[in-house]
Amino acid sequence: MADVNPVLLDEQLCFSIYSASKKFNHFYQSALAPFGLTYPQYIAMLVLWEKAPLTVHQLGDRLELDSGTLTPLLKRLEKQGWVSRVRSQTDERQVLIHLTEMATTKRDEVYSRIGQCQNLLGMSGDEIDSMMSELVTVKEQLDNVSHRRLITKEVDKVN
Amino acid sequence: MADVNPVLLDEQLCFSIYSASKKFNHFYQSALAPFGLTYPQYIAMLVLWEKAPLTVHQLGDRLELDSGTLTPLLKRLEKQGWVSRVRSQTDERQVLIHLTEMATTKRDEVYSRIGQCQNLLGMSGDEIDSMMSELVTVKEQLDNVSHRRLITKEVDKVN
DNA sequence: GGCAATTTAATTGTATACAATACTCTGGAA
DNA sequence: TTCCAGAGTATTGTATACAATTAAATTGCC
Repeated sequence: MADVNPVLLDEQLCFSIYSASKKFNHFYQSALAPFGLTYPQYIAMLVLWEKAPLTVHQLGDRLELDSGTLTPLLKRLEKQGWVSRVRSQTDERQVLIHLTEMATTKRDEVYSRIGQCQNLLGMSGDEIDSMMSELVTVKEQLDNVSHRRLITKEVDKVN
Repeated sequence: MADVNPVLLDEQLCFSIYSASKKFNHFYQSALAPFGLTYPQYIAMLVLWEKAPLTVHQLGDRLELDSGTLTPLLKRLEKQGWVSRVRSQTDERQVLIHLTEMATTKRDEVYSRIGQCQNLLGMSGDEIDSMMSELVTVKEQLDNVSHRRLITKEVDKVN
């Protein structure tokens, strides 16, 4: 136990990101209150507005969520009238998520609302771009480490 | 509906942060597998290792979590032997969270493990500092907007 | 053509998050 | 002293997340 340094919460990038993520979550939940959408429901709708219909799997690829999360989320979106879930005719394993007429109609209202609320944040495009590119780097590192399974293998090997 | 611009998932800072937060979560969950700690349990332990005992409220202030989340989380930490939950003698409304002997003993092991795993990420201190200071700015903006309740008031006023 | 391996969703079980509510305790005002 | 507003924690209900398993459909390979 020679190389031990204290780990302080306030110095942890992970906590900054975790905390920011929760704040964004609340921000959009409030912003979208008129539409009754949660943040995860909202990002699902964003993807569908870009390109519907999509299978659960395709949607999950974009959102980095699996069917364990998406199935109940999509059932709630269906109950609230945003999407319909239809078994594919050509491959009955798949479920296609279609937009309803209501979702198509309300798309621009949501886009507009989001645009207005984001303006309140007063962040320039450059600030946002710079931050996002740094986040890409971090995420790539995290993916690399997980993918190479370094965490459980290489660290243990050292000990 | 004049000012409508499409909202694309890949251009959303919120999604970059949301996604990074989930990846960090997995990273630490793997890193801490030998100790059986989840990420939220780990950050709770970090705070307690800095300064225990703390009341549920004090811990919640640091972690930005309320008793609805912390009470069950702390019960699980207690069941696994990391903390003890003790009603304060001087104010019976409060519950003090103490470290167990096991937690004190294992602290440096966890610190060391975290240090090693973080090294695998290959991020310089400067990179981390720069990112964290940008995140502070974003979080302040989000706090301001929520606090001033701009989302539901000022935007609606415009319409 | 038949069947094992794979793919796709759904389900189950555990652990966060958080709003809203309930409950108990404390300190102060009448 | 009694009463009550407020503080601190727990509980309830809803909605994510995700690992692991299940079940059904499809594909590949012989």
